[in-house]
Amino acid sequence: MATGRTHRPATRSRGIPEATVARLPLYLRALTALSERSVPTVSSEELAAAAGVNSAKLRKDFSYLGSYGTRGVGYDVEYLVYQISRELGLTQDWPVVIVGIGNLGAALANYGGFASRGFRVAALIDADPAMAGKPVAGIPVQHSDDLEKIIQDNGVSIGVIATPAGAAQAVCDRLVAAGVTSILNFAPTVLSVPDGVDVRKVDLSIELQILAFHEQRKAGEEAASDGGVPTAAARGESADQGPDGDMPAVMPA
Amino acid sequence: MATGRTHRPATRSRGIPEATVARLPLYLRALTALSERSVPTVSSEELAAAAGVNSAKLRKDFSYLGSYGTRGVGYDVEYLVYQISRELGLTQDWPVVIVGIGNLGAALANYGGFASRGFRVAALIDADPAMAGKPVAGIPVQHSDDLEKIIQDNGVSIGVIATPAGAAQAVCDRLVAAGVTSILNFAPTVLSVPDGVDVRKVDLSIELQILAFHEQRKAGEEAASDGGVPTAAARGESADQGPDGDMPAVMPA
DNA sequence: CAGTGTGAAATCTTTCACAGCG
DNA sequence: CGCTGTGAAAGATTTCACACTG
Repeated sequence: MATGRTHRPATRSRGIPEATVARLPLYLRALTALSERSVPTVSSEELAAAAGVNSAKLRKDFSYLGSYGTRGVGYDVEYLVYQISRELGLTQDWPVVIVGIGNLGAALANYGGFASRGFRVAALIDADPAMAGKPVAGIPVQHSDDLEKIIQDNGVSIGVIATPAGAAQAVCDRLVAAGVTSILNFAPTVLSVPDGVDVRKVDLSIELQILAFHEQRKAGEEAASDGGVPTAAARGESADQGPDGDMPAVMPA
Repeated sequence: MATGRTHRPATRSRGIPEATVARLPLYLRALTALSERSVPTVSSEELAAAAGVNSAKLRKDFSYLGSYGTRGVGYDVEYLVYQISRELGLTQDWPVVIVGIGNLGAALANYGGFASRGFRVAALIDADPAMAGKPVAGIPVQHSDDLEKIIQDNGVSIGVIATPAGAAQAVCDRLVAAGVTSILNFAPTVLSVPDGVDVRKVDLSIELQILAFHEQRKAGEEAASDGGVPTAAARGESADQGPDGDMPAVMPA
């Protein structure tokens, strides 16, 4: 399993680098906040600070989208919100199904960040018959027997898998067979999918392990430096946020 | 806000590239599965397939750790599990606190992937007095008034924030003041922290937006290419998985 | 003259391809 | 002989620094 291919030819979708695409949602969130405060324009410096990146990177990112700023002034907030939304495809409606309605699935169903973007939770699906009919976040849970029909009736192309690891691949196969071409996977498994299907993975324990690695490193350096003071701020590591260190890892077709 | 600094000195902790560190947990998971099936050795090709990466990358990654393989044979599973665990700092116990026990916090508390690695949920903290004392995943929820004491009594250095966005920065500040130096943030906000503190972010809506971008692109290309054959393999790309890039994403109640 | 847009340089990451070891 | 380990090439991303414009 695992896709057979050897590597990926740098799927730079249009001309926009993956790294840039991964940051657009970040900018969009910061811009939305500014928009709500009725701020009319921002400079690259200000917006970069709000998004947690540096300004050179931000300007470079925007340069892939076009020239949407005004020299000497900055960017028009509303205009930029629109341009980025369009670029990300958020001006259209994306019906999404969530499969696996445990604590995590319920948390996802309740997450407000969907509707506010172009996402709509079209259905919640679970394999437990006892869940069927129960409303979660105001949406009745449906049984997985009807998965294919639900996907087709709602024209769903994005699926979220929040099942236990053991069920993930089977659910994935059914979603793909039913027409889903993008999957967000929360199960701790490597999913195998045909070409043309995108998978992104979110893995809680992996994130913690990466933190542990750096944490361990800090402890070591501390000891190495001076005597005690386990106070933080020991070494100048700084903190970047966001998709930093590692990188994206998924790809399109 | 947003951390003041301009960027981050490429925290290549020892000699291990960030991109490699981000993949070690992936290898570890695959190796653990092999170990459970009592498989004694694996080749880079097999392990790479199981982890969803290509073998050249895997070999290069391992080369940063040392020469743990045997030419002509492969890698000893148990030995590699140990080496990677040690490198990631998982041979020691990491007490973790989760702040914000909504659906997401509960999902995290119940997540089995923690205990199996070196993580131990030392405490669950919530601001709602009504939650206090209630057991979640067998652990009684404590009120946030006692946050500092809990951190100190348990020697916690890693904190997980699963609160609503509005509360995240305040919680973060208290965690840091109490001695936490690594934070996993599920709230959709850019946290501002002093140097020396690591923050990793997981944001569900960002992941979906990235998928939407590629999904939109697919729709366009399909129409553009030829008439039919929506069979995969259209464009030659494949699906890589893993922490890719940036990462992550989820949200709170 | 403040602040964008962008070539060019510096870095980091991935991939190739093969020498060499068990 | 098979498979690891790794220089070197190729590619992607980030950062610099400054010309240029509103």
